[in-house]
Amino acid sequence: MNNAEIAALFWEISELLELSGDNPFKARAYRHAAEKIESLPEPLSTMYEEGRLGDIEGIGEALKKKLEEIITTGRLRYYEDLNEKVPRVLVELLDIPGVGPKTARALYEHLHIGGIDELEAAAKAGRVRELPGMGVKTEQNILRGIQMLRGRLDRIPLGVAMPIAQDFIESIRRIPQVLEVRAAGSLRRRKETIGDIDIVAASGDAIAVMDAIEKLPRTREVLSRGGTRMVVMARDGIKVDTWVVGPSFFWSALHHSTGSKAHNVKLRGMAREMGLKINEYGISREDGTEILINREEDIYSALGLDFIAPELREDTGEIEAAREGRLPRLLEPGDIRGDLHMHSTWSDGVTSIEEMAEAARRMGYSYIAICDHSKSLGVARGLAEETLRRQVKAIRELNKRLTGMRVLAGVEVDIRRDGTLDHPDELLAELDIVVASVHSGFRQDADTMTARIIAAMRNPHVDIIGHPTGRLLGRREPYAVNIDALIEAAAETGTVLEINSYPDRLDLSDIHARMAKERGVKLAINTDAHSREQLGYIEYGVSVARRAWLSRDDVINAWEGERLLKFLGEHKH
DNA sequence: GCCGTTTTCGGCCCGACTGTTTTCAGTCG
Repeated sequence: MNNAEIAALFWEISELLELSGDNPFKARAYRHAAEKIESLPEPLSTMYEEGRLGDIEGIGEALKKKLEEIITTGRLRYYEDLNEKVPRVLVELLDIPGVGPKTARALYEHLHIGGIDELEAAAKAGRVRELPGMGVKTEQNILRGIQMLRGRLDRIPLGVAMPIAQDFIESIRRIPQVLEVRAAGSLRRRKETIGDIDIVAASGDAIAVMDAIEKLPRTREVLSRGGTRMVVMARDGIKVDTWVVGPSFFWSALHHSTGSKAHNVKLRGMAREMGLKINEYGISREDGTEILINREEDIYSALGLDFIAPELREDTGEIEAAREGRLPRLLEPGDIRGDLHMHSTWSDGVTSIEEMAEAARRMGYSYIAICDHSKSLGVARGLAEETLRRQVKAIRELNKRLTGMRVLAGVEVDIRRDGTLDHPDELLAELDIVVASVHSGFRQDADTMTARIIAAMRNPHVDIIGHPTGRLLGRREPYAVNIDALIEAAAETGTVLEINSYPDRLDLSDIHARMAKERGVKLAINTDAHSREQLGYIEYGVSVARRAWLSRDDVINAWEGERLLKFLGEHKH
């Protein structure tokens, strides 16, 4: 089992424990451990081999033993026993929004439900309202919850959610009573996928603001509404959770609502040890007096911490780093000097090289690389060798006419199934930059795929591996590949790994990019743009980089042109 | 089940909203 699978197992154990009415803190311990494991920057099996399982926060003696059992035998007796004790249907019922362990158990015990369909029938027959503590409203709520579960969207890629959220926020900004409004939640943390859109607004008149939100064209249905919080379903099928607070509470509310939950929990634990109490309205001392919060920074400084950027707030070491003053100076969008992977009308792009160069110049870049596909990729009109030679010539000519912009002649060369490249070495040697990517044979086993990509890295002309895991968010799993071995090989050969900024790729992911940085591997944040507009995708790649703790020095296209060219000339060893 | 410059036992973030209750339990984030 890999880390994600083990995390899912622990998550399920925590649900089973909640359902069985065991000590709730035990369930929480499993959930906490699951979250830690999910964001671990290296495989548990490696940590086990090196005897470092106990170093993970939230893993004590008992969980360490269980991890050892999973890693050595591939199964866990404790889970199997627990799973037999708790009826399967209870776990199923937990998926219904609004149904927790208590409700699930009550429904099961009184109605002898065998599944969600049977619960729906019982609710429609008016049998749920007869249970103790439940009424007609609860019954309706359960029916609505079942509908929501059936129509539920998976988490949405950041690049899809962002424009919808911005539109919603702009609409709220135009409500006259609104003084300030911002995105919060996972959107503000720039997670690769978003569950719902969180917004915080400041206003002295929450009722007026909420009335206006109810009437927005994008609002389909109000799910709940109180004095400070309102949840609506937008027409796009995305839930929008808006907090409306008085202006003096804005920064505290924004911070609270930005999360992550794990980050907040740890901050509150720290505050408690210092005799302080944090909630969404501010920080108070034991004697009840309030600490004034005029900016988000004030919250951190009250706790003796450097300011932590939203992208880092996942409780993966950022709080400790902030305490010790060793947070990285994160990459800024304005640090990007160029884009090293884009296509043109020569292959499957829709914008000419010259127009791409002009668009890039307007973005403040000083260089770009044209990396069209190679001949094997027929569907993308990959370039034959002779055509690529002509393209190189055309680019050299173009550069003579350009000022303040350098176009690098490159290629996105296919890594064939056997690890050889789609163009001969002598042609690659003529290019300024070579990106090598996998576009076929996705089903190869992990050993084959890993060896295939590493073979490409060993080619002295290959500068960058493009979209190294091949995943498409919500559509295609990454290829089976040993990412650990890839990073090791990248470090050894001096090969750069790409952070592909295409909204449904974001590949490498934040976690893997952070792993790469920790081993000294350099990264390139590229858009893979097929049109001039798509050059704007760079913001998503920068978000991944920030979540991966990257600084300017880690990202080769944040370097001045001269440093980049020198690097490209000599980085392979 | 975890964890400890207050503790190896006794804590474990904190509040909003809903619904069914007459003061609170359950769920959610």
